[in-house]
Amino acid sequence: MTDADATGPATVRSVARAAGVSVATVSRVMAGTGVVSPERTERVLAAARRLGYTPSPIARSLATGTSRRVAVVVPNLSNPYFYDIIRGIGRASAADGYTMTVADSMEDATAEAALATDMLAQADALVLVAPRADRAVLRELQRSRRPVLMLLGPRAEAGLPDLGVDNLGGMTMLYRHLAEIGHRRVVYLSGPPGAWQNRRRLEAARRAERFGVEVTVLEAGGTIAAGHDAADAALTHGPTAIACFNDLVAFGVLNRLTERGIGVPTDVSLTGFDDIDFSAYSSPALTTVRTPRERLGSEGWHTLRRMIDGEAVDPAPEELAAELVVRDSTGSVQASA
Amino acid sequence: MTDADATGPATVRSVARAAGVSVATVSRVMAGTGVVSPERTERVLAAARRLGYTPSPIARSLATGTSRRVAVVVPNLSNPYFYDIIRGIGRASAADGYTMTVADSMEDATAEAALATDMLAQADALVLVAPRADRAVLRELQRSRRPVLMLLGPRAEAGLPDLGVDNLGGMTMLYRHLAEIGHRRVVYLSGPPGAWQNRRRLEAARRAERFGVEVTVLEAGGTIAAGHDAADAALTHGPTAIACFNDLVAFGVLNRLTERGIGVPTDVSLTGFDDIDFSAYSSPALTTVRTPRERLGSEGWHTLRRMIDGEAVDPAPEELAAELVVRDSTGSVQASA
DNA sequence: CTGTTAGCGCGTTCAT
DNA sequence: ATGAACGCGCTAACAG
Repeated sequence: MTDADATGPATVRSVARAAGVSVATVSRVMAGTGVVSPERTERVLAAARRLGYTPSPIARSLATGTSRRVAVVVPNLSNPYFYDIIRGIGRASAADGYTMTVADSMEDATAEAALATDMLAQADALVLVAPRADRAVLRELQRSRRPVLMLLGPRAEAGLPDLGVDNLGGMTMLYRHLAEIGHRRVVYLSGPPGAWQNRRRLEAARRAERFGVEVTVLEAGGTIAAGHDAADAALTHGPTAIACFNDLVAFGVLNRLTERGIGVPTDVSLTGFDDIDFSAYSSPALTTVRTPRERLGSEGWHTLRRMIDGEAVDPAPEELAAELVVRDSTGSVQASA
Repeated sequence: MTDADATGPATVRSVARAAGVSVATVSRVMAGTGVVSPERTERVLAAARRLGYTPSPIARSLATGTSRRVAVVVPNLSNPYFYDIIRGIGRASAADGYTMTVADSMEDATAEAALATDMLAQADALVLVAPRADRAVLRELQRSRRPVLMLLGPRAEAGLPDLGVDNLGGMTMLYRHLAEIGHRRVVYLSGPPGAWQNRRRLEAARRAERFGVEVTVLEAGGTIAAGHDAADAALTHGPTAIACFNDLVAFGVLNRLTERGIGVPTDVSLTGFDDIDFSAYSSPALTTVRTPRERLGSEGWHTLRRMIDGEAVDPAPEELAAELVVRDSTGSVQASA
């Protein structure tokens, strides 16, 4: 129907010709920059509509040197934890008129570094979620002219701004809670060794001694299957409570416990970390720590946005507070005696 | 340290000058196109490395008219179901040297249409996952010069190639299974009315009569909370089994049933749909239908890739087979009498 | 095999 | 307020 098809996609030029104005005028109207008389503005708009014209974002990027795009690199798109963060970034940035590009490094530090560099070349800024790369690589990224932000990063000396959650405080709340209801011997099932998150959560185990709880650390992992497989070993130490790296692991443990006919919390108490959706609906509902995942993404975007706008941002790591959520998987230790 | 900083980012030009060759040679070396003598190739590579040069993907896109980027629009980044699909697309396309851009329409059909058009302008192709837009919009998209593919689309007359899963067959397998173990009265908790998926799964309810099972349909939704809230109403109809739109809903029901002291499968059997990770680990483990989510993404990419390469693709809807997974949440009806 | 040159589609001075 | 002309960084003919 339209006469656009004949000459291929419409461009500033074709619109200018159709509207009887110069390309500069078309550019000004479409970009909303400069001042154009109402009458000509209308003519341009009409021609654009008629030709089905949309300015090419690519050409625009080349001309302006900016793409209004954020790149995000995550270690693993399978993890619900990460995509809550991604959603936070996506929505907050979309509200500012930015588009988000996501890439998955598949837990490979080398691939991560390559992706990061690559994506950064096509975007105005980069968010590295839970980076696996070592500090040298991170420092290299820092030397880029483009803003780079870490979320859940190593929390130290990388030079890049880093926003995380208070793993130490959150985990400590959990131990304190257990101590208060009489637990003295707990087993902590730790997460994947590569994860920075894991370090801080482990630290809390040492501090738990202050509350009089003795924590035995066992390696597990970060998945349901890992929890399931680690449960028997945990029981070997005769704990009154099992604390897990995250909710997924806790569900794996719960499953194994149920298989063996061990009651939660009557025989042993159980805690998770993250408060994923499911945790309120398991039987028993899981005591855990809520972590502001989507907010991590949105706040991260906002500081990144400030960096894009040229503001100086303090690279000191920041941490969002975690919140204890007590449900039914933890009970006082007397009841189990 | 390097001498790149003084003149800003390196370009073909600066590298050409540093290597003592022409820009064309640099371009050929960097893009791996054309033939350049080994000696000069080395000189260019050395200069590029020294200046920290990386070709600008944006300029390259403008020059070639192709970006090697796929755009993906999903209704809701919160849904694990969609994430698996996205991961499938991401990995398959990455293997072909493409990057993926993801946008979230937040279940808004209008936003979806706008996003789709917008993203398509910045990519070589578009994947619409579970589109909410009506057929007119979809048909409009079809008129684009760029390849567009639907995943889990309306499965008819949209003109766009559409790849989905066999919802009807999968759901039917579930009813047949229930019939075989003696169930005659089942309640089906249906999903969100807007989802195309829901329609086909509903259809199966009518066909279930062939197996002698009478299905009462109740509206629920697609979340754990929806299942939890619909459970009481379902029980009202005195079913021996409750079939759910998806696994999430089933878990919500399971939770409510447990609260009320109703045994699964002793008092009532329960089925889900999707086979999400968790389903193997609930107590009891959930009988469900496995749907090849990641494969949906990867296969989708492969046909899209063929379209990008100019091959003609049959727009007839295709469906990937679903697979029945019998676990512990369904039992023979005699046992419950 | 190599270099020169003309765009890709747009923003942006600089005149007018 | 408007238009002409140049440049963003790169690729793709076309000569040589």
